[in-house]
Amino acid sequence: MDKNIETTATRMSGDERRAQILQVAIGLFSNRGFSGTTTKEIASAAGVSEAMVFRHFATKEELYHAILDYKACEDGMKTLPWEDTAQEKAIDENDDYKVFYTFALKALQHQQNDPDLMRLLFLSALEGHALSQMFFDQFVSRIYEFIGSYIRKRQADGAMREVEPKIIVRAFLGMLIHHSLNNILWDKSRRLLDISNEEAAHQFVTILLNGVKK
Amino acid sequence: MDKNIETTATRMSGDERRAQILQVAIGLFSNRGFSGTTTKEIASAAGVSEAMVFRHFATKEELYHAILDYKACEDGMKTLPWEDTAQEKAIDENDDYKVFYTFALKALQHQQNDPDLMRLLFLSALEGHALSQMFFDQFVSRIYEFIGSYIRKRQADGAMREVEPKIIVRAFLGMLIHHSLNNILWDKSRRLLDISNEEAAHQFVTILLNGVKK
DNA sequence: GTCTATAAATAGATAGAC
DNA sequence: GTCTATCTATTTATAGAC
Repeated sequence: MDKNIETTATRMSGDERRAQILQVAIGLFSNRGFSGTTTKEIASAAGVSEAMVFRHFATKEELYHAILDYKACEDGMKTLPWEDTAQEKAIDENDDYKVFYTFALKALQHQQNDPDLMRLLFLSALEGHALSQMFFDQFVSRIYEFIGSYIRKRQADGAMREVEPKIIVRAFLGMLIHHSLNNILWDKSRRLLDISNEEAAHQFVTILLNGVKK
Repeated sequence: MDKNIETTATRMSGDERRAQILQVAIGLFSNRGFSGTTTKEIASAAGVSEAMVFRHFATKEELYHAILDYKACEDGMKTLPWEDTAQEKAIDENDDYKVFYTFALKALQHQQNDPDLMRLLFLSALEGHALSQMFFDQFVSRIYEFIGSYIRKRQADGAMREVEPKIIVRAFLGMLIHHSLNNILWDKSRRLLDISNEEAAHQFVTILLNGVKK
C-alpha cells in the first residue's frame, strides 16, 4: 500500500530528511506559532522520532530560524514583482492601471498560494521574533521604494496629487494585505466578502488610482 | 517605600485580585500569545503565587476566555462609532468626509490607546481560538453593515459609484487596520511611515472618497 | 540515519497549612 | 485570601544501541 515498504532501505538521505522536517515544521509553526508547536508534533508529522529532529536542528529555535530564513528570504524575495518585463514596460509607458493591477494581482495570488508565509510573518511579528523585523525591513521597504518611486514620477508628470508617496503605498498595501489576511483566516463559508483575486485587484486599484489622480 | 506595607492587612478583596490578575494576564497574552505565556509568569507579574491564579480561574483556558470576553465584548463593543450624535448628524446631512473621517480617527485613536486589544485579536485569530471568530462575526460584521448601509444610501443618491459596498468597506478598513498594526508592531524609530492619526485619517479618507465618488 | 530510552527542565494544576 | 510544597504530564534535549 505505502509508497515506501518498511525496511531499512527506505531511509532518506540527510538533506532530504532535513528538507522534509523543515516542510512539515512550516505547516505547524505557521498554524500554531512558535510556542504552540512541540518538537514531538513536528517529529510525528514528519514520521520520525524526536531524536531525528534534533539531529538536523540543534534546538527548536534553530529550526524556527531556518524556517523564517527559508520562507522569508528565499520564497518571499523570489516573487518580487519588479523583475517582470511586462511590469517594466507598463512603468515606461506610464500605464498606471497596469502597473498597480499587475502588482496587486501578483501579491494576492502569491498570498493565496502560500498562506503559510503570511501566517508565519504575522505570528513571528506579533510574538516579537527578531527575524520577522529583518524581513519587514528588507522586503517591505523595497516595495515602498518601488511603488513610491513610480508614484513620485507620476506626481512630477502632474498625473497624481501631491501626497506623500508612502501614504499612498500604505493605503494600497493595507487593502491587499488586509484582504488576504481575511481570506487566510476565515474559510469561504464564513467570509464577509468572497470575490476573486482579479475582482479584488481591479476594485482596489480603481479606488486607489481615482483616489490619488489629479 | 511600597504603597502597601507587607502585612496580612494588605490583602485585596477577591474581586480586586481577580481584576488585577486579569489585567496583567492581558498584557502578557497580548504580547506572547496563549501558549507563549505561562501561568507562572502571570502569577509573578501579579505578585501572587500560581495557586492564587488557579483559585480565581480554574484553568489557563478559562482565564484566556475571560480576557477575550472582557476585552472584545466589553471594551471593543463600547467604542462603536455609531452611538455618536455628531456622527448621526453627519450621516443625515450626507457629509461623506465627516462620516468617514470621524470613524477613521476614532478607530485609529482607539487602536493606539489600546494596542493590547488588536494584538490579542490577531494572535487569537492566527492561533485559531474560537472566541476571536465570534468577535469578528459580531463586531466586524456590524461595521460592515453600518458603513455599508451609508454607502448604499449615497449610491442611491448618485453620489458614489455602483461598487459592492462591502468592497469599499474592506478597502477602508484595510487601510486603517494595516496602518494601526504597523504602528503597534514597530516602534517610532523603525517605522517606514510616521504620521499623526489626524493626518492618516485625512489622507486615507480623501483617497477612499475620491476613489468611489461618481 | 534511525530508533528506544531517558534525563532535565518546565508546564499546568492541586493539597493543605495559616 | 494567600502561601509553600508537591504532583503529574509534557517539553526540550541527549545517550547509546542498531
